[in-house]
Amino acid sequence: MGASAAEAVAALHRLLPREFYARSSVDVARDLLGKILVSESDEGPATATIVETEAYGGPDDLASHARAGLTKRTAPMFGPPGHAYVYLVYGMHECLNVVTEEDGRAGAVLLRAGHPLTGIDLMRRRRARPGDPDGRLAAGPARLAQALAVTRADNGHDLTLGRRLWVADPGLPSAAAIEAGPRIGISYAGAEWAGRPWRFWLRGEPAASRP
DNA sequence: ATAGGGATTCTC
DNA sequence: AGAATCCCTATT
Repeated sequence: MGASAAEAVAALHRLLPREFYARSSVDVARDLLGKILVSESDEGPATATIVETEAYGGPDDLASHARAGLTKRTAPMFGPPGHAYVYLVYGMHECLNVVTEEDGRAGAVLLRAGHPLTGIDLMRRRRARPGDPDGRLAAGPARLAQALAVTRADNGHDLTLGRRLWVADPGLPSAAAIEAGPRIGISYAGAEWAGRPWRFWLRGEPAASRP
């Protein structure tokens, strides 16, 4: 194995510590851009650079699942940071969040898009959509989860363990500029909350949403 | 017990 | 623009 390949493997084990997640959702959402989402499954490993995120707050955020307070579904959002919160939306799509904020305070970041790095053949097999360019195999929150084989079975999983599913720091700062805009699909929350620029993405990234 | 609706994606 | 499709949450 060459030096650069060895470095790439080492980077996958540079785990983000729990303190990274124990901050405001907006800060975590912004700082997750350029980090690497790693998944290991029976089919093999797959990785993608996180290129689009959305921040969600607690009961005061009318766009957040936590707006109803602590319920069975949203319990992970109120739990310790650095865990996964996976939910089913529209009866068919699963979406992956990372839990933020201190234990007891609700918050999460929805991972909306990834740029495939490795395991691209796996992602293509999972999505099975002919004509998709490699760069868009993990475009969209439901497609990102599917490409990395994330399901509700991963709900509550500790992302700081470095097994099955975690986030790694590539070590190098992302070259791309960060852009911000309103969150998607939350018009029910009213203008004040729907208008907040809590969606972040890397400029020019082909996998980012184009609303 | 039941009704209303959704942090999406694909097709027409 | 409209469908697909399950489960959460609130209400009766």
